Amino acid sequence: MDVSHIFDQLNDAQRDAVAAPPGPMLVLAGAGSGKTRVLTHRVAWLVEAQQVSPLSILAVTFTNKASHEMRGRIEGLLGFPVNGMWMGTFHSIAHRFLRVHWREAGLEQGFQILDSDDQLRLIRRTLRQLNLDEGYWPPRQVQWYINAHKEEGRRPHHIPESEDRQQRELCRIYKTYEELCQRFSLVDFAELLLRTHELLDTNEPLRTRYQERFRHILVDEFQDTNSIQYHWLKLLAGANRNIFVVGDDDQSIYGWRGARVENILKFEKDFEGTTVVRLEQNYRSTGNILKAANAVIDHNRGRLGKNLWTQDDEGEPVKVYAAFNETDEARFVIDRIGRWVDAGNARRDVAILYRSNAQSRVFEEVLLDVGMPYRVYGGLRFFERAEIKDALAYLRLVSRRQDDPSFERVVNVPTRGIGNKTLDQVREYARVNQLSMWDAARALLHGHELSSRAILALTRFLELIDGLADNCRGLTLAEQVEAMLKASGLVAHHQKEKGEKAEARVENLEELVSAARNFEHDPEDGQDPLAAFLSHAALEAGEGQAEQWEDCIQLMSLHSAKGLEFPLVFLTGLEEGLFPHQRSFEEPGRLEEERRLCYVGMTRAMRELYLTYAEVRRLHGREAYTSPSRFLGEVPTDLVTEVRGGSALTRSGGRDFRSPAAEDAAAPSMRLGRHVKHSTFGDGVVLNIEGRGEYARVQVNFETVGSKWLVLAYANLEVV
DNA sequence: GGGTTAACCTTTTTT
DNA sequence: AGGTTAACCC
Repeated sequence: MDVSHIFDQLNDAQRDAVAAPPGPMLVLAGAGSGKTRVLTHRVAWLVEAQQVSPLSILAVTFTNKASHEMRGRIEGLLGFPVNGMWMGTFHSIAHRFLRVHWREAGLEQGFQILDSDDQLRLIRRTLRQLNLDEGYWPPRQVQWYINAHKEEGRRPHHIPESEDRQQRELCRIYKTYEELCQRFSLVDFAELLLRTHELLDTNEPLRTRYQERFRHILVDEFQDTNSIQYHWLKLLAGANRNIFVVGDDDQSIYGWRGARVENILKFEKDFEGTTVVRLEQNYRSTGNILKAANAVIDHNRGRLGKNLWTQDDEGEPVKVYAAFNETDEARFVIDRIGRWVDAGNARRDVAILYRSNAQSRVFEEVLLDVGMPYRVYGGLRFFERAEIKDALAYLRLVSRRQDDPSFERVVNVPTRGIGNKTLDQVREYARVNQLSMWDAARALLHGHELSSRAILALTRFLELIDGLADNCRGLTLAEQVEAMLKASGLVAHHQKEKGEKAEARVENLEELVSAARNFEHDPEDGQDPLAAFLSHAALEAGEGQAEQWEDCIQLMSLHSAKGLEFPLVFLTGLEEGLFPHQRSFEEPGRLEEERRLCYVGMTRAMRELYLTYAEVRRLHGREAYTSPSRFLGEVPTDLVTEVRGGSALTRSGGRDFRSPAAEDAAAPSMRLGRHVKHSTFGDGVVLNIEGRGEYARVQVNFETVGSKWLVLAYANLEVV
């Protein structure tokens, strides 16, 4: 068979990787070096040239987006769909596995997935049950504790008995949380992985079966695997050792959620005779951008070492802009985008990147102001919205009455006269008799503990759910969702509210019906359509906004930008404390991760890269002075041009980025936003600085007399 | 029991 | 600042 089309567009190193003989294979692929290409071509090569059945291939990615893209590209290469291939995120594959083997895994058939928000709620409930104070045991920290242990493969009984009372107590919370999960048949994200691993580890026939089935395993973004995922891969790769992993230690940015870069080093030891291929030719960025990014990442110790090069021209220098504040930063960025678009370029080719999602707001405001279409990735996802989760909780309850968290969530939403007093009694009855809330409520209807009003209200709720379950038989998924929205009164509830937000909620609920209608359910996967839809909602939270084909500016966090590329990139908010983030200062390891994040951001740019920072930034409601990020200082000055306002000035010499720009422009003691005192005008805030030396003037907004321009040399301002 | 206001807490990144 | 939960009044 002619397989030349698989090799046509590859360079030598890529070709070596794609056509490597069976056995363990580690591809160290720098940013923009054709990582996904190697992976997809490898699959195509296995299937076409080696006659490997897609059924015996397992391909793992980290994000749903990457998985969809990979499938599309493989099918494009092969020219036919690869339905039988197991391909998806670690979590979705684990879920698929547990669905088939729910019995062996000790689960109920209809088990549901907890997303982080659900998990947090359940932890709160656990704390309540143990009579622990949330103030003393912050639920988020408990959540972190539990997930960290699960990601390392530790159950409560694996945790060594500690001298520390607090540690012992945390372990007890973990244990109780697990019991609740088991009782309600709920599985959190980390549990999906851990259960799968334990099942493969202890059940030898099953392990052998899957080892024989998955003759070839391919892993994308290998630097992001955590302990449990790595062990899982080792188990599956088993004796045949056909495991092909692709990764880049410089792009490891998920250490905070348990990813272990060391897995790259361990891989070579654990799989003896590993072939290592390095992909160092970058096909994405200009010479200057690449040199700048290389220079930054070079400040990290503990790298495997790799230097990207390109045949591309030097291109434009990297541009740096020092903004007065975050609004000025946004205006500058959008002004530059305006010029870019005026020059005939597409808006979709521009990305605004930031460290944390909260930073998108200012950009959104300015974009709305100038009427430029944009799209924000990340942030609140569709299936994470409160009203959607309410609706899903109804559906979960219809599908499984024993789901206590869902029961609690919607029993009184919209309000139907089932208050805390009634619920406390139900909870107590459930606890004493080891029943679910549902069964406890039903039992209490026939007792004398509840008031007649409560009994009436509860009866109506139970009948509502039972009635829905009855009526849903034979209906399509979308019809079921519609029936639920109507009967529960959720839509009516939000329609009664006023304000834009309420309207958006109603629209979202309507959108849920469309989502159900468009949901493609594979009849072979063994779940009923409703259950499949619910897992889909938990596993794939959906994009923040509906897919838009309009040509618009892309806004996203640095983390979600990984794997993407854009001709024009703005990397914003380069300030100490913001990026690198405050919480990375404590450990050097965290700081290096921030630097890798910076590297990821810079290497997204193909033709032009802007780095911006603000001298004053409003954060958490406080105005704060900032100093430029250390990462700015790590870019060699000859690659950079500093831009001010409208005109670009070439930087002369290496200015120290740690000293704010306004200081050398005017008097050393004056800075924008600084509070000052004048002998006659009183207290005020510096709005603007102009000129230098004895001609320096400042604009001050005084509390009593408003804004005035003053010549600094005569004004005798006192810094407060 | 329901609705409003006040205090409070959090606020990195994502499956 | 923003959103959420707890206290408080109707």
